[in-house]
Amino acid sequence: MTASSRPEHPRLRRTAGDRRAQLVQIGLELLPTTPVQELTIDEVARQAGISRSLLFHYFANKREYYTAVTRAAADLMWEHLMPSPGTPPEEQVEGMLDRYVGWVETFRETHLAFVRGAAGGDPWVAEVYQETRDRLVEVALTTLGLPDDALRRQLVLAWLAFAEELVGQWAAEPTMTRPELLALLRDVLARLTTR
Amino acid sequence: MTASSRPEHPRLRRTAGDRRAQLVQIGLELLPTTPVQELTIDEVARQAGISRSLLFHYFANKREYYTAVTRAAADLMWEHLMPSPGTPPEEQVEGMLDRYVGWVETFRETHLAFVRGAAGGDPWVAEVYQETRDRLVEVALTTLGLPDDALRRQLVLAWLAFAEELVGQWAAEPTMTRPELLALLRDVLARLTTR
DNA sequence: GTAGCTTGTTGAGCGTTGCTCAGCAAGCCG
DNA sequence: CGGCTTGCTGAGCAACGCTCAACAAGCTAC
Repeated sequence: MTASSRPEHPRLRRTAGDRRAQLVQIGLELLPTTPVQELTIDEVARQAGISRSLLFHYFANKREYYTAVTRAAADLMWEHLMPSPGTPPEEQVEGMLDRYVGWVETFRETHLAFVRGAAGGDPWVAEVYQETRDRLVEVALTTLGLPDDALRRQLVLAWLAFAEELVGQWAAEPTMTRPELLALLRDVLARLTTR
Repeated sequence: MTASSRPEHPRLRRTAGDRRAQLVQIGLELLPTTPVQELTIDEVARQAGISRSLLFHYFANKREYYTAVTRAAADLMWEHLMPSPGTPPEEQVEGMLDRYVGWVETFRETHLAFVRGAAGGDPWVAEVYQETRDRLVEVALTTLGLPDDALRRQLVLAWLAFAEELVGQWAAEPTMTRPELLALLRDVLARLTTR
């Protein structure tokens, strides 16, 4: 095949920022089909239309690459969850819960892949997700007007795990109405933090 | 080094069962230090004093090996949690909770590594753990005398995630007494399943 | 325009890891 | 001793992460 020896794209040169963003974007698109850590450099480079070597020009090693992808995924969710400025504090947790359920409903596969990748194996990836969870706990405690002690933090973290699991299951097989789900999550959180 | 060319153990021949058990055992011992999926065949074979090839005589591929290791870990926990026969039903959940906390207290690192490996990436490993969780949910529902419908199952599964996270955190930084922890877990489960 | 610089980009190649396969040899039977 | 079963090995391949020297695209300066 002589055609393959003459590349269709005649060598396109991008700025460093563009290329980095493109590579991370490709990683994000591959997330639902592949556990982060199993992304192969070959595959990513192929989809980007570049050589393997170039990826190592932007990321020192594979781990640095997929933690960047994980961080991008975490940031996407975080931005979606954050309340629009000006929302009164007592409505903020309510709204975030609602948006979280919506997020899982829309991106179930991707989100599950993200959570799994974050929970599993690699400490570097786990840390990225833990940061997001810590930030969520902090927002929850402050907007609920609760003191930020170790006990409450543990309870809210555990409640997060509860919510994640329940919403994930519910999205796959709705066993109650959406408002019921939201009310249940809110109730459990309230009971846990105000005992 | 001519010494290395003359092996100290002059070629020991084991039965198939022995060898399999030994290899799984080595995997179990490596669990706390290494995510299951990152166990290298080389390392395991080296510790067993055999060639890489032999491992593939017993396990078709790497995945089959580390799912076997994961299943062994799950079985160990399951056997530890199961109530001794003859225990009255109303005490069974109580006892299992107590033993679960004890299990995490004793094997915190290994157990966390196991849960993480099970949650993370590989679907085959995840399935092994999900089986254990499903069995736990079933035991919980039957001994509590509750109907086994989809809703309750989801709630108990989510509660398991809650308990896992809370106990894990608590073992690292005890924010309450052990009886308080047990009571809290029992309360949350009761409130969830009887609403 | 062309010389020269910066820097995005590549290809060849190395070490490790998962996996295969042909065949050796330990221990048992006749 | 010969032959059989089967635990076991070593050489070797393909895929992967990663390195390195060098090419070349596109800008600026004269």
